[in-house]
Amino acid sequence: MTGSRAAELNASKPGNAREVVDDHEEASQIKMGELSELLGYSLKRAQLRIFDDFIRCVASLNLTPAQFSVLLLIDRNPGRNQTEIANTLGILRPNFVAMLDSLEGRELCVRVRSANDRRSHILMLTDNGRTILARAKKLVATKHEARLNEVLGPANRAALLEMLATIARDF
Amino acid sequence: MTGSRAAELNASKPGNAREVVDDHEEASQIKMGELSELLGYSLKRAQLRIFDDFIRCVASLNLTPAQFSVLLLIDRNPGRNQTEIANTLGILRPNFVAMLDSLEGRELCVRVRSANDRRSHILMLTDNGRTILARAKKLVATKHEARLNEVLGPANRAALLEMLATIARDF
DNA sequence: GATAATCGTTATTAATCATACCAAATAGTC
DNA sequence: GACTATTTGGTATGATTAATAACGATTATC
Repeated sequence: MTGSRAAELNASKPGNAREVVDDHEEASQIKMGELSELLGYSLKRAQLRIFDDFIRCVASLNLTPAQFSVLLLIDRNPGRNQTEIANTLGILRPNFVAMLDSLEGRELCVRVRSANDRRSHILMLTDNGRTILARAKKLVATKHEARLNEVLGPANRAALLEMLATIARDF
Repeated sequence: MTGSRAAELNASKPGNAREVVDDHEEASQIKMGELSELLGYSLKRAQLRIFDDFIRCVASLNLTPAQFSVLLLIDRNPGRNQTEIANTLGILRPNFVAMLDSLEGRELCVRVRSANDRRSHILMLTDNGRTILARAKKLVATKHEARLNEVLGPANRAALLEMLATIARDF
Protein backbone atom coordinates (compact mmCIF):
# COMPACT_ATOMS: atom_id res chain seq x y z
CA MET A 1 0.00 0.00 0.00
CA THR A 2 2.37 2.62 1.18
CA GLY A 3 5.12 2.62 -1.32
CA SER A 4 8.62 3.12 -0.10
CA ARG A 5 9.36 6.38 -1.72
CA ALA A 6 12.83 6.59 -0.33
CA ALA A 7 13.82 3.60 -2.39
CA GLU A 8 16.11 5.51 -4.66
CA LEU A 9 16.89 8.56 -2.69
CA ASN A 10 20.28 7.11 -2.04
CA ALA A 11 21.76 5.90 -5.24
CA SER A 12 25.24 5.51 -3.79
CA LYS A 13 24.85 3.00 -1.07
CA PRO A 14 28.23 1.95 0.25
CA GLY A 15 26.97 -1.56 0.47
CA ASN A 16 27.77 -4.62 -1.57
CA ALA A 17 29.15 -4.63 -5.06
CA ARG A 18 28.10 -1.19 -6.10
CA GLU A 19 31.45 0.04 -7.23
CA VAL A 20 30.42 0.52 -10.81
CA VAL A 21 32.05 3.40 -12.57
CA ASP A 22 30.13 4.83 -15.41
CA ASP A 23 32.94 6.82 -16.87
CA HIS A 24 36.63 6.37 -16.65
CA GLU A 25 36.64 8.25 -13.41
CA GLU A 26 35.71 7.02 -10.01
CA ALA A 27 32.05 7.35 -9.26
CA SER A 28 32.18 10.87 -7.97
CA GLN A 29 29.32 12.37 -6.08
CA ILE A 30 26.96 14.66 -7.84
CA LYS A 31 27.33 18.26 -6.74
CA MET A 32 24.23 19.82 -5.33
CA GLY A 33 25.39 23.34 -6.08
CA GLU A 34 23.02 26.13 -5.14
CA LEU A 35 20.40 23.50 -4.49
CA SER A 36 21.56 23.06 -0.92
CA GLU A 37 21.00 26.76 -0.39
CA LEU A 38 17.51 26.68 -1.80
CA LEU A 39 15.15 26.61 1.12
CA GLY A 40 12.22 25.23 -0.82
CA TYR A 41 14.21 22.20 -1.85
CA SER A 42 15.35 21.32 1.65
CA LEU A 43 11.87 22.04 2.89
CA LYS A 44 10.27 19.58 0.55
CA ARG A 45 12.82 16.86 1.15
CA ALA A 46 12.45 17.23 4.89
CA GLN A 47 8.69 17.19 4.61
CA LEU A 48 8.73 13.94 2.64
CA ARG A 49 10.97 12.33 5.22
CA ILE A 50 8.82 13.49 8.09
CA PHE A 51 5.65 12.26 6.44
CA ASP A 52 7.20 8.89 5.67
CA ASP A 53 8.24 8.53 9.27
CA PHE A 54 4.83 9.61 10.49
CA ILE A 55 3.08 7.03 8.35
CA ARG A 56 5.51 4.38 9.53
CA CYS A 57 5.07 5.25 13.19
CA VAL A 58 1.30 5.19 12.96
CA ALA A 59 1.06 2.34 10.45
CA SER A 60 -0.71 0.04 12.90
CA LEU A 61 -3.67 2.45 12.93
CA ASN A 62 -3.65 3.07 9.20
CA LEU A 63 -3.82 6.84 9.47
CA THR A 64 -2.32 9.32 7.06
CA PRO A 65 -1.07 12.68 8.32
CA ALA A 66 -4.09 14.33 6.75
CA GLN A 67 -6.53 11.94 8.40
CA PHE A 68 -4.82 12.39 11.73
CA SER A 69 -5.07 16.15 11.46
CA VAL A 70 -8.76 15.91 10.61
CA LEU A 71 -9.50 13.73 13.62
CA LEU A 72 -7.48 16.05 15.82
CA LEU A 73 -9.32 19.10 14.63
CA ILE A 74 -12.77 17.55 14.95
CA ASP A 75 -11.94 16.43 18.46
CA ARG A 76 -10.75 19.86 19.48
CA ASN A 77 -13.64 21.64 17.79
CA PRO A 78 -16.86 19.77 18.36
CA GLY A 79 -19.87 21.21 16.61
CA ARG A 80 -18.07 22.50 13.54
CA ASN A 81 -19.22 21.69 10.06
CA GLN A 82 -17.34 20.35 7.08
CA THR A 83 -16.38 23.60 5.45
CA GLU A 84 -14.99 25.00 8.66
CA ILE A 85 -12.80 21.99 9.30
CA ALA A 86 -11.76 21.68 5.68
CA ASN A 87 -10.92 25.35 5.37
CA THR A 88 -8.68 25.47 8.40
CA LEU A 89 -6.76 22.51 7.03
CA GLY A 90 -6.50 23.96 3.56
CA ILE A 91 -8.58 21.14 2.11
CA LEU A 92 -11.03 22.07 -0.61
CA ARG A 93 -14.58 21.11 0.24
CA PRO A 94 -15.09 18.79 -2.72
CA ASN A 95 -11.99 16.85 -1.78
CA PHE A 96 -13.05 16.71 1.83
CA VAL A 97 -16.12 14.65 0.99
CA ALA A 98 -14.27 11.48 0.07
CA MET A 99 -12.02 11.91 3.05
CA LEU A 100 -14.96 12.08 5.42
CA ASP A 101 -16.63 9.19 3.62
CA SER A 102 -13.59 7.14 4.45
CA LEU A 103 -13.34 8.22 8.08
CA GLU A 104 -17.05 7.79 8.60
CA GLY A 105 -16.94 4.42 6.87
CA ARG A 106 -14.33 3.37 9.39
CA GLU A 107 -16.62 4.69 12.10
CA LEU A 108 -14.10 7.15 13.38
CA CYS A 109 -16.41 10.14 13.01
CA VAL A 110 -19.96 10.98 12.06
CA ARG A 111 -21.77 13.69 10.15
CA VAL A 112 -24.83 15.04 11.94
CA ARG A 113 -27.32 17.39 10.38
CA SER A 114 -27.27 20.68 12.20
CA ALA A 115 -30.50 21.87 13.74
CA ASN A 116 -29.61 25.52 13.21
CA ASP A 117 -28.74 25.16 9.57
CA ARG A 118 -30.01 22.05 7.97
CA ARG A 119 -27.66 22.42 5.05
CA SER A 120 -24.57 21.82 7.11
CA HIS A 121 -23.16 18.71 8.67
CA ILE A 122 -21.79 18.89 12.18
CA LEU A 123 -18.76 16.70 12.66
CA MET A 124 -17.92 14.73 15.76
CA LEU A 125 -15.76 11.79 16.66
CA THR A 126 -17.25 8.47 17.61
CA ASP A 127 -16.05 6.70 20.73
CA ASN A 128 -14.01 4.53 18.45
CA GLY A 129 -12.61 7.62 16.79
CA ARG A 130 -11.54 9.06 20.12
CA THR A 131 -9.87 5.80 21.04
CA ILE A 132 -7.99 5.62 17.76
CA LEU A 133 -7.01 9.26 18.01
CA ALA A 134 -5.69 8.76 21.52
CA ARG A 135 -3.62 5.81 20.37
CA ALA A 136 -2.36 7.73 17.38
CA LYS A 137 -1.35 10.66 19.56
CA LYS A 138 0.60 8.33 21.79
CA LEU A 139 2.38 6.71 18.86
CA VAL A 140 3.20 10.07 17.35
CA ALA A 141 4.53 11.41 20.63
CA THR A 142 6.59 8.40 21.67
CA LYS A 143 7.89 7.40 18.26
CA HIS A 144 7.67 10.21 15.75
CA GLU A 145 8.22 13.40 17.70
CA ALA A 146 10.55 11.65 20.09
CA ARG A 147 12.81 10.79 17.20
CA LEU A 148 12.76 14.38 16.10
CA ASN A 149 13.89 15.40 19.53
CA GLU A 150 16.73 12.94 19.28
CA VAL A 151 17.88 14.23 15.95
CA LEU A 152 17.37 17.94 16.52
CA GLY A 153 17.26 18.41 20.25
CA PRO A 154 14.28 19.96 22.01
CA ALA A 155 15.47 23.53 21.67
CA ASN A 156 16.13 23.24 17.96
CA ARG A 157 12.87 21.45 17.41
CA ALA A 158 10.99 24.29 19.06
CA ALA A 159 12.92 26.87 17.06
CA LEU A 160 12.21 25.00 13.83
CA LEU A 161 8.52 24.84 14.63
CA GLU A 162 8.43 28.55 15.33
CA MET A 163 10.17 29.42 12.08
CA LEU A 164 7.86 27.23 10.04
CA ALA A 165 4.87 28.85 11.69
CA THR A 166 6.35 32.24 10.87
CA ILE A 167 6.67 31.30 7.23
CA ALA A 168 3.14 29.96 7.05
CA ARG A 169 1.86 33.10 8.75
CA ASP A 170 3.83 36.00 7.32
CA PHE A 171 4.53 34.83 3.83
CA MET B 1 -10.33 6.07 -16.12
CA THR B 2 -9.74 8.29 -13.22
CA GLY B 3 -12.06 6.17 -11.17
CA SER B 4 -13.23 8.45 -8.45
CA ARG B 5 -14.84 5.79 -6.40
CA ALA B 6 -15.92 8.21 -3.77
CA ALA B 7 -19.46 7.83 -4.91
CA GLU B 8 -19.58 4.15 -4.25
CA LEU B 9 -18.27 4.27 -0.74
CA ASN B 10 -20.68 5.95 1.54
CA ALA B 11 -22.19 8.70 -0.44
CA SER B 12 -25.39 8.74 1.47
CA LYS B 13 -26.02 7.68 4.94
CA PRO B 14 -29.73 7.76 5.29
CA GLY B 15 -31.57 7.19 8.46
CA ASN B 16 -29.12 8.74 10.79
CA ALA B 17 -30.74 8.34 14.12
CA ARG B 18 -28.31 10.74 15.68
CA GLU B 19 -29.34 13.49 17.88
CA VAL B 20 -28.57 17.02 17.02
CA VAL B 21 -25.80 18.85 18.77
CA ASP B 22 -25.73 22.38 19.95
CA ASP B 23 -23.76 24.53 17.62
CA HIS B 24 -23.86 27.99 19.06
CA GLU B 25 -20.80 30.20 19.35
CA GLU B 26 -20.75 31.31 15.83
CA ALA B 27 -17.78 33.47 15.06
CA SER B 28 -15.21 31.92 17.33
CA GLN B 29 -11.96 30.81 15.86
CA ILE B 30 -11.21 27.15 15.37
CA LYS B 31 -8.65 25.79 17.79
CA MET B 32 -5.63 24.17 16.24
CA GLY B 33 -4.91 22.08 19.32
CA GLU B 34 -1.93 19.76 19.10
CA LEU B 35 -1.79 20.49 15.40
CA SER B 36 0.41 23.51 15.98
CA GLU B 37 2.87 21.23 17.76
CA LEU B 38 2.94 18.73 14.92
CA LEU B 39 6.08 19.39 12.99
CA GLY B 40 4.91 17.61 9.86
CA TYR B 41 1.87 19.84 9.63
CA SER B 42 3.81 23.09 9.92
CA LEU B 43 6.39 21.68 7.58
CA LYS B 44 3.87 20.98 4.86
CA ARG B 45 2.10 24.30 5.23
CA ALA B 46 5.38 26.16 5.06
CA GLN B 47 6.48 24.15 2.06
CA LEU B 48 3.31 24.99 0.17
CA ARG B 49 3.76 28.67 0.91
CA ILE B 50 7.38 28.64 -0.17
CA PHE B 51 6.59 26.83 -3.40
CA ASP B 52 3.77 29.23 -4.19
CA ASP B 53 6.07 32.16 -3.67
CA PHE B 54 8.80 30.54 -5.74
CA ILE B 55 6.46 29.98 -8.65
CA ARG B 56 5.22 33.56 -8.38
CA CYS B 57 8.71 35.02 -8.28
CA VAL B 58 9.84 33.06 -11.30
CA ALA B 59 6.54 33.18 -13.17
CA SER B 60 7.98 35.23 -16.02
CA LEU B 61 10.25 32.29 -16.90
CA ASN B 62 7.59 29.65 -16.43
CA LEU B 63 9.70 27.38 -14.27
CA THR B 64 8.48 25.10 -11.52
CA PRO B 65 10.68 24.40 -8.50
CA ALA B 66 11.31 20.92 -9.86
CA GLN B 67 12.32 22.21 -13.28
CA PHE B 68 14.57 24.79 -11.72
CA SER B 69 16.31 22.15 -9.63
CA VAL B 70 16.82 19.97 -12.69
CA LEU B 71 18.40 22.79 -14.66
CA LEU B 72 20.57 23.69 -11.69
CA LEU B 73 21.78 20.14 -11.29
CA ILE B 74 22.49 19.61 -14.97
CA ASP B 75 24.44 22.84 -15.08
CA ARG B 76 26.51 21.91 -12.06
CA ASN B 77 27.09 18.34 -13.24
CA PRO B 78 27.77 18.24 -16.95
CA GLY B 79 28.16 14.79 -18.42
CA ARG B 80 25.71 13.04 -16.14
CA ASN B 81 22.94 10.87 -17.50
CA GLN B 82 19.24 10.84 -16.76
CA THR B 83 19.20 8.28 -13.97
CA GLU B 84 21.95 10.04 -12.08
CA ILE B 85 20.20 13.39 -12.19
CA ALA B 86 16.81 11.88 -11.48
CA ASN B 87 18.08 9.83 -8.57
CA THR B 88 19.75 12.70 -6.80
CA LEU B 89 16.52 14.65 -7.03
CA GLY B 90 14.38 11.76 -5.86
CA ILE B 91 12.57 11.63 -9.19
CA LEU B 92 11.72 8.19 -10.51
CA ARG B 93 13.15 7.56 -13.95
CA PRO B 94 9.82 6.98 -15.68
CA ASN B 95 8.56 10.31 -14.40
CA PHE B 96 11.73 12.03 -15.43
CA VAL B 97 11.14 11.28 -19.09
CA ALA B 98 8.21 13.64 -19.55
CA MET B 99 9.99 16.29 -17.57
CA LEU B 100 13.01 16.16 -19.84
CA ASP B 101 10.78 16.04 -22.90
CA SER B 102 9.34 19.32 -21.74
CA LEU B 103 12.65 20.98 -20.96
CA GLU B 104 14.18 19.72 -24.18
CA GLY B 105 11.12 20.84 -26.10
CA ARG B 106 11.66 24.31 -24.75
CA GLU B 107 15.29 24.03 -25.81
CA LEU B 108 16.62 24.49 -22.32
CA CYS B 109 18.62 21.27 -22.34
CA VAL B 110 19.54 18.40 -24.65
CA ARG B 111 19.99 14.67 -24.41
CA VAL B 112 23.16 13.43 -26.04
CA ARG B 113 23.98 9.78 -26.56
CA SER B 114 26.99 8.88 -24.50
CA ALA B 115 30.00 7.55 -26.39
CA ASN B 116 31.04 5.38 -23.47
CA ASP B 117 27.67 3.80 -22.94
CA ARG B 118 25.30 4.11 -25.82
CA ARG B 119 22.32 3.29 -23.66
CA SER B 120 22.58 6.42 -21.60
CA HIS B 121 21.78 10.00 -22.40
CA ILE B 122 24.20 12.66 -21.26
CA LEU B 123 22.39 15.80 -20.20
CA MET B 124 23.59 19.32 -20.80
CA LEU B 125 22.10 22.77 -20.89
CA THR B 126 21.76 24.69 -24.11
CA ASP B 127 22.93 28.27 -24.30
CA ASN B 128 19.33 29.25 -23.95
CA GLY B 129 19.03 26.99 -20.93
CA ARG B 130 22.01 28.64 -19.28
CA THR B 131 20.53 32.06 -19.95
CA ILE B 132 17.17 31.12 -18.49
CA LEU B 133 18.82 29.47 -15.52
CA ALA B 134 20.88 32.57 -14.83
CA ARG B 135 17.80 34.74 -14.98
CA ALA B 136 15.90 32.34 -12.73
CA LYS B 137 18.72 32.34 -10.21
CA LYS B 138 18.65 36.11 -10.11
CA LEU B 139 14.89 36.22 -9.63
CA VAL B 140 15.05 33.62 -6.90
CA ALA B 141 17.83 35.44 -5.10
CA THR B 142 16.46 38.95 -5.32
CA LYS B 143 12.79 38.15 -4.83
CA HIS B 144 12.25 34.78 -3.25
CA GLU B 145 15.16 34.25 -0.91
CA ALA B 146 15.36 37.93 -0.17
CA ARG B 147 11.84 37.84 1.16
CA LEU B 148 12.76 34.92 3.34
CA ASN B 149 15.58 36.94 4.79
CA GLU B 150 13.15 39.71 5.54
CA VAL B 151 10.73 37.45 7.32
CA LEU B 152 13.18 35.26 9.16
CA GLY B 153 16.41 37.17 9.28
CA PRO B 154 19.63 35.80 7.82
CA ALA B 155 20.70 33.96 10.93
CA ASN B 156 17.38 32.21 11.35
CA ARG B 157 17.24 31.39 7.69
CA ALA B 158 20.61 29.69 7.91
CA ALA B 159 19.61 27.83 11.03
CA LEU B 160 16.39 26.67 9.40
CA LEU B 161 18.26 25.44 6.37
CA GLU B 162 20.68 23.52 8.53
CA MET B 163 17.91 21.85 10.52
CA LEU B 164 16.04 20.83 7.39
CA ALA B 165 19.21 19.35 5.98
CA THR B 166 19.71 17.48 9.23
CA ILE B 167 16.23 16.00 8.99
CA ALA B 168 16.70 14.97 5.37
CA ARG B 169 20.05 13.44 6.23
CA ASP B 170 19.66 11.75 9.60
CA PHE B 171 16.09 10.66 9.51
C1' DG C 1 -41.88 36.36 -2.79
C1' DA C 2 -37.91 36.78 -5.82
C1' DT C 3 -33.09 36.56 -5.77
C1' DA C 4 -28.66 35.67 -4.05
C1' DA C 5 -25.56 33.12 -1.18
C1' DT C 6 -24.11 28.90 1.37
C1' DC C 7 -23.51 23.81 2.28
C1' DG C 8 -22.58 19.30 0.91
C1' DT C 9 -21.99 16.91 -3.08
C1' DT C 10 -20.99 15.05 -7.91
C1' DA C 11 -18.30 15.09 -11.86
C1' DT C 12 -14.24 16.00 -14.10
C1' DT C 13 -9.53 17.39 -15.13
C1' DA C 14 -4.74 18.10 -14.15
C1' DA C 15 -0.73 17.08 -11.70
C1' DT C 16 2.02 14.15 -8.87
C1' DC C 17 3.74 9.73 -7.60
C1' DA C 18 4.59 4.78 -8.10
C1' DT C 19 4.94 0.00 -10.42
C1' DA C 20 5.48 -3.34 -14.13
C1' DC C 21 7.37 -4.18 -18.26
C1' DC C 22 10.09 -3.70 -22.95
C1' DA C 23 14.00 -3.10 -26.38
C1' DA C 24 18.58 -1.83 -26.81
C1' DA C 25 23.07 -1.83 -24.98
C1' DT C 26 26.42 -3.38 -21.81
C1' DA C 27 28.74 -6.35 -18.35
C1' DG C 28 29.99 -10.70 -16.64
C1' DT C 29 30.70 -15.65 -17.06
C1' DC C 30 31.80 -19.77 -19.07
C1' DG D 1 32.68 -16.39 -28.99
C1' DA D 2 27.96 -17.45 -26.88
C1' DC D 3 24.68 -17.01 -22.79
C1' DT D 4 22.88 -14.74 -19.13
C1' DA D 5 22.06 -10.87 -16.16
C1' DT D 6 21.94 -6.06 -15.49
C1' DT D 7 21.41 -1.32 -16.74
C1' DT D 8 19.26 2.66 -19.41
C1' DG D 9 15.69 5.13 -21.42
C1' DG D 10 11.14 4.58 -22.40
C1' DT D 11 5.95 3.21 -22.48
C1' DA D 12 1.86 2.17 -20.32
C1' DT D 13 -0.79 2.26 -16.44
C1' DG D 14 -2.65 3.07 -11.64
C1' DA D 15 -3.13 5.50 -7.34
C1' DT D 16 -3.32 9.71 -4.90
C1' DT D 17 -3.77 14.46 -4.51
C1' DA D 18 -5.39 18.93 -5.98
C1' DA D 19 -8.40 22.16 -8.47
C1' DT D 20 -12.72 23.87 -10.92
C1' DA D 21 -17.55 23.93 -12.41
C1' DA D 22 -22.00 22.98 -11.44
C1' DC D 23 -26.32 21.16 -8.95
C1' DG D 24 -30.08 20.38 -5.27
C1' DA D 25 -31.35 21.73 -0.88
C1' DT D 26 -31.46 25.18 2.34
C1' DT D 27 -30.91 29.73 4.24
C1' DA D 28 -30.27 34.79 3.93
C1' DT D 29 -31.42 39.25 1.93
C1' DC D 30 -34.08 42.50 -0.15
